[in-house]
Amino acid sequence: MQSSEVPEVVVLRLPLYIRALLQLQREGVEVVSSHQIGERLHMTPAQIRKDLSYFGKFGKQGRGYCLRVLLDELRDILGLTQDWRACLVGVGRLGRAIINYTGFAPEGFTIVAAFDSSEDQVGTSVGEFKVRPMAELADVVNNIGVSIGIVAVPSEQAQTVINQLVDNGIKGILNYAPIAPYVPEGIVVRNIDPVLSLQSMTFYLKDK
Amino acid sequence: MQSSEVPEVVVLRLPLYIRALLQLQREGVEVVSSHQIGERLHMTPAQIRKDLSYFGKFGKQGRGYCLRVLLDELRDILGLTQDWRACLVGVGRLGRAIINYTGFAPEGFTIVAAFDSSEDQVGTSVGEFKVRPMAELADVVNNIGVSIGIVAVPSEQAQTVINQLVDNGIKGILNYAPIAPYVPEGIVVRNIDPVLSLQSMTFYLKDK
DNA sequence: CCTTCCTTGTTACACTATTCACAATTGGCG
DNA sequence: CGCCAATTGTGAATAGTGTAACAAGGAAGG
Repeated sequence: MQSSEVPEVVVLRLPLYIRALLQLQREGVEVVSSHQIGERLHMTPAQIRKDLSYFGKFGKQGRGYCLRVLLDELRDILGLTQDWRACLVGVGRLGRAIINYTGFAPEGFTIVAAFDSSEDQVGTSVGEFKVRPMAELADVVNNIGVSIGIVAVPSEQAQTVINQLVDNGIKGILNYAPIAPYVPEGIVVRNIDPVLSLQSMTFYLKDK
Repeated sequence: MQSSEVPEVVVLRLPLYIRALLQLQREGVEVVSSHQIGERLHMTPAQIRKDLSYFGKFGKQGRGYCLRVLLDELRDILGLTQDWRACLVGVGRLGRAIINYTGFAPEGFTIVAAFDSSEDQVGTSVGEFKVRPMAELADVVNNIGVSIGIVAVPSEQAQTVINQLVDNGIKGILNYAPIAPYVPEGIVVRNIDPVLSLQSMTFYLKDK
């Protein structure tokens, strides 16, 4: 269970396994094989077993995995047994869409505050939130206990905002701005960037 | 320039190089070294040179790359010298946000039609679009020439929608639904899934 | 023109990741 | 109770990626 010993690619795949298991659970499956999981995710059974083997032995030979147990183990490994609080920075069009996005809450991620660096936005209401000035970031992080920052500001401001978040104790950044952010060791960044996805897609589409 | 010979990881990085070059261009740089690019993207110069070497020789020893030339080459390699038309399927909250997203157009990606499989949505207006029924997909693909489908429907419908898109000649899928889609050989899929990103992030945040 | 300093393109190497293959078990069934 | 079919966990083999190092070439300045 030591982060440093488990390859990051493996960690990136664990949430997929959870997804597949939830799907199978809804279908009434109780015992599941690596083959079944692999089918759902279009991966080889060997890879799934190998990935799981980094964390322990969860299955029974000849039988497979007890779905319920494996699911709980995976959630535990990923730290998904607790709820995670996040704050949003940037309440423009994208930020508003993120606040209204209903996909986070069911998975245990809650947005608890919204910030913006522009004077015009501060004080306005977005959803159930009153938009706060960046100056209140420290308060919120310390009093409410927020560990994740969601960045939805224009690219020119993104690095500055990320620095502020990190300086105030935020440990994880979900970045929607089209930049390659710099963060100090120990801070985790995930970038969401559909344009990048499209730009690499066209390489394969072009001469057809 | 053969897709099959170039590793996908390399293709995935090319758009990052374009980004960095654009940034440097705005700062007035005309000649650029792999070291400079690497600095922006937090990558080693060696990796950048190696990646570029899959496609040709674009630099001058002792000097670096002519920014303008390299940028054009990269755009050409990725097929970004043409405009790409996409259609959106699913005009719920997420779909509406995608339609209003201003980040696609400047990069040459245009949404030209919006579809929805639910009767209630068809015929309503979203932005400048009249929402169409799925039945009109073939028409639009053939007449307007759309090669990319953006999927923003609930996860239960996503695979069905993707099948329909593929059957009607769509070659690339930008999928926002939280599933692992199946597509036939030759179809390119990119998934956008912030929840997955968060779920793998917490592995590193948990015991702190 | 020569020297010095850069920087590329590339080859060789080290490291990482995936797949394969199989021994060890397990459950079910006759 | 013993056999058969299934499936895990894993060590070894293969494939893929990233890094380092350097020869070759160019620019700049005296």
